[in-house]
Amino acid sequence: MDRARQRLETRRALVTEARTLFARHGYAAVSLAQIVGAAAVTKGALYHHFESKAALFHVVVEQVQQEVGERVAAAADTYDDPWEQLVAGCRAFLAVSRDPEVQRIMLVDGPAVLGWNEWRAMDEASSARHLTEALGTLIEAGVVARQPVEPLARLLSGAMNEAALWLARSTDPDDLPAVTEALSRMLESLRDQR
Amino acid sequence: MDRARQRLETRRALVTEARTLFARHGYAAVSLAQIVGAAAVTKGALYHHFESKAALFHVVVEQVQQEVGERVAAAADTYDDPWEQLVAGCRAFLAVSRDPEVQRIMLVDGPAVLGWNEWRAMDEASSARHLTEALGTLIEAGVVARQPVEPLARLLSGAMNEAALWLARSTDPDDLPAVTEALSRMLESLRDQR
DNA sequence: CGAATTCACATACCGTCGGTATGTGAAGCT
DNA sequence: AGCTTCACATACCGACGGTATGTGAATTCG
Repeated sequence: MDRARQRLETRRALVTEARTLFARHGYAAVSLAQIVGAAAVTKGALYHHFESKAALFHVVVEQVQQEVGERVAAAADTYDDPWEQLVAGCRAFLAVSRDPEVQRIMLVDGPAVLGWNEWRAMDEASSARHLTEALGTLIEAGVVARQPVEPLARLLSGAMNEAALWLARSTDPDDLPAVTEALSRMLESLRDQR
Repeated sequence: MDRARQRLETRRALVTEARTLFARHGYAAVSLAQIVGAAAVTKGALYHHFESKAALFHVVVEQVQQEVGERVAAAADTYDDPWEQLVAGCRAFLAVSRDPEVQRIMLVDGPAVLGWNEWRAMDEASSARHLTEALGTLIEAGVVARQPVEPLARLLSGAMNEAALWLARSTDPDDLPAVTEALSRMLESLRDQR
């Protein structure tokens, strides 16, 4: 059997199984023994591919964030108007982030395990970047009042992260439209009323 | 020496030292040996007062959140007008939450260690409750457009949490006024424009 | 006022965890 | 064919969270 192929296959199995377990039980509650057991390899294999448990988790977070970023971008790209792209992107983020798997890994354990600085850098590299860019475009076009982009993007990003966590726990089916409505109101208020 | 008094003193020392260490190094990086060493007691004492490491952390989080809640309420209470109370409370929260000690314990490790549900309940019991109440009052008074309070409070709470984390890392001194400005704009847009 | 009891810890120990050092056998190269 | 590489497997370690038991001073009771 081809060696390079086998290597990739082992690595893929480790990341996939780790992702499932981390999502289900949380980072701290998952042992390396469980992960290598699920991936049908040994701890030696894991440490041949990753230098620590946190490094493996880092790769998992990267994968989740990239997927979220892609789905947000895809939703935005179905529109041509920059404003509609922003709204669609925000709603897509809210929808994707309701997935409990995404939540635990990306929003809860991510910052605590990797440190907020590192987590933030990864967030910026994936989904948050789209938000910043979209807002910048809208400000340039005069649709949104001229103001520093970074703080605004941070506020909105935090609002949506929290909203997603809250939504996933909510039992009332009316909560989703209610949040969407509140978010839309918030976005709408950004439009320059000159 | 009085026994009850000694008991309280030991417990207080454990909570205080644990808080300092958790804030400085994060929950996972602090061992019970370090905590009991700093408090000048033994592990037996710790487990006589708390049933687990997480239970001790829970008490620490409770303490931090209560302090934050009190300071937010105090800032709001310097005003009579409900709207000004809201704005003052939000700004106070932003100021208090910039403290790295508050951040790591309350915003980063809290949800990951205790679980988001439990963390959320504690948050609601302390500072978030004030936000919800203030918004409710304003809606009742017709200052803010009539809408479900919960989603709105969640969005604002998340926005401020994230902003505080971002601010604490920022090096640019202009970032604080920039965020305050963006937040004010966001709050202002809530006012009913009928 | 002394014996009995309670209680606030201290001591000693355990299983499990993340991490490491070393062994091994098949695949690739010469 | 034989040497080398490399992708793991095996065996082991110190440290950690947690527990079971011991102990001595403070309190209670007859």
